[in-house]
Amino acid sequence: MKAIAEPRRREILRLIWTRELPAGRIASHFAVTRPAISQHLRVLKEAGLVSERRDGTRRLYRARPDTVAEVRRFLGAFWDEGLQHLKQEAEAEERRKRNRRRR
Amino acid sequence: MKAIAEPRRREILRLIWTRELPAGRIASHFAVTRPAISQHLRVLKEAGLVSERRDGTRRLYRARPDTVAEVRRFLGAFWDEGLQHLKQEAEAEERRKRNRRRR
DNA sequence: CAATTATGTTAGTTGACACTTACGTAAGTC
DNA sequence: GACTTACGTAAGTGTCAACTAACATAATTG
Repeated sequence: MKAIAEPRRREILRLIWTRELPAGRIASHFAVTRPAISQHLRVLKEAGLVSERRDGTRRLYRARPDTVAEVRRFLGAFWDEGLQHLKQEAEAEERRKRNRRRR
Repeated sequence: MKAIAEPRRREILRLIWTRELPAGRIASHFAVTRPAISQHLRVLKEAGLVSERRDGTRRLYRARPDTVAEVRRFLGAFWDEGLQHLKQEAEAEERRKRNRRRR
C-alpha cells in the first residue's frame, strides 16, 4: 500500500502497464535523476507490483497483472464498503425525519 | 489524494462512515494523543471527505458520501484502466507466442 | 463568574523518505 | 583487456508531515 501512496511510483506504474520498458527509458520520462527512479523501481518490485527481466546490460520492467488486480480488488472493497454504510446511514436518517414529522 | 494516503486517516474515515462521532470518541480509538487526531480531522475536512457539525462543546464528524463516491470513482477508473492495458498486453503476447509456433 | 468539558491551535521535535552525488558492477564493443 | 553502456547501491542531505506538550477558546454547569 505504501508503494502506491507515492505519486511518482503511480506514474511509473502507469508507464509500464502499457509496455515493457528499460529502467533508463522510464527515468527519462521524469525530471529526477536515474538513481531516484531506480530506487522507486526497487520499492515497486519488493511490493510485487512490478516484474524485472534482464536483457544484456538492460533491465526491463513491467507491471504485474495479478498484483495490480489484487490492489484493485482491495481498494474497491474498502471504498465500496464505506459507500454502502453511508447509504444505509442516509436512509436511516430519512426514516427518522419522516417519523418526527408524524408526531 | 494525499489525505487518503495516510493509514490513520483511512482508519478515522472508516470509523465515521458507520456513524457520526465526536472528536473525543474518535481519538479514544487510537493510541496517539487527541490533538494528533484533531489535525487529521482538519486535513480530512479540508479535503472535503468529512463534515463537521457542532453540538454544544462537541464537534461531530461524519464521512461525506458524495466525496467518498468521487474518490471511489477516481480510484476505480485508475486501476481499471491499468488492468485493461495489462489484459490487452497479455493477449497480444499470447498471439505472438502462437505465431512463433506456427513458423 | 468560576470551574469543567470538549475541542482546536501553535511551536517545536523527530523520523521517514525522496532525492542527489559518488561509486560499484555486469555485459557488450573495440 | 580497456572502454562504454546501462544499470544498481551506499551515504549523506533536505524536506515534509505526524506527533507531543502547552496553551487558547467556546459552551455548560454549579
